[in-house]
Amino acid sequence: MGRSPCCEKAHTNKGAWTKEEDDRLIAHIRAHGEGCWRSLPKAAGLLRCGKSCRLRWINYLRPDLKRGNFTEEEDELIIKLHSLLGNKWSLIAGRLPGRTDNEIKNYWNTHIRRKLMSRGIDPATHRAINESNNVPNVKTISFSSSSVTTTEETKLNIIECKEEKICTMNVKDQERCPDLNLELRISPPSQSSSAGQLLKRRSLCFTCSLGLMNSKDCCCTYSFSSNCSSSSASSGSNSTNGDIGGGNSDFLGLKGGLLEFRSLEMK
DNA sequence: AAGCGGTGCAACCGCGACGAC
DNA sequence: TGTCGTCGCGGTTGCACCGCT
Repeated sequence: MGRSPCCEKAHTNKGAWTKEEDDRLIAHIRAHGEGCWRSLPKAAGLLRCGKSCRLRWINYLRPDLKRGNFTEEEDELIIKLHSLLGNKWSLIAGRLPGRTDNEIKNYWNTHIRRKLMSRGIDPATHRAINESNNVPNVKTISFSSSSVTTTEETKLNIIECKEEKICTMNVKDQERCPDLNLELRISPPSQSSSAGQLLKRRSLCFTCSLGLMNSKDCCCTYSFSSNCSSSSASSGSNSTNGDIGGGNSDFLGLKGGLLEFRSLEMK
């Protein structure tokens, strides 16, 4: 079954928006509010598709947008949220007032990835690059807590079945850090990690997994004095937010408690 | 001054989710 | 319950800008 195009492409403009188009869009939304994106272009007298209008409004024209450079605090917050949520840019954006998912996505790809790499952290896994390399052929799925939604559980089950691989959930991890970064590792039994590697991963607290080794917020049992002190660990002194829910801070507004995933859905 | 490569960002595209019928 | 239309998300692309040679 084919999908009908979202708009009549033959009669729509593409590319950069002109000032006049912006003005028309702003005026229309001020008068009628957001929504009905499909019919908006015609109503506003714009030769654009609804999607294009929505994107332009959300990413550029919205009055509550905060333009300008990201602060150091925003940087760290994005990193933490990404380690928790992955590429869920809209959820991350929901925690950064005035920032859009597109903006954060771009910023991640252009700045933060490089920043983490320079710290010796794999931006995809938030683990030390050396450690990531030592665990071949392992799929890591992170989810936030036992309060993970049914949908998320379903997804995990589907993945489990599709991969036809053994899933193991480390219950001890859940007990130690009930609120974050619990991992479902999927790997062939023959490639299960060595005891030493397993110990290292088990003992990696959230703060350290962000590359903030030796931070005051570190609560892991594994010492980084030998392995990680060389990977710009001193940057951990910049950490102000602490670990999620496990420390004294109120990261994500979840003081000391379980992370309620739904609470992140701001939209 | 021109050419070139790297970077940043706005915009597009395809697909999944969801609601209406 | 299934189909269809719309919306929203995440990945990708294209282009302008900038610095270097």
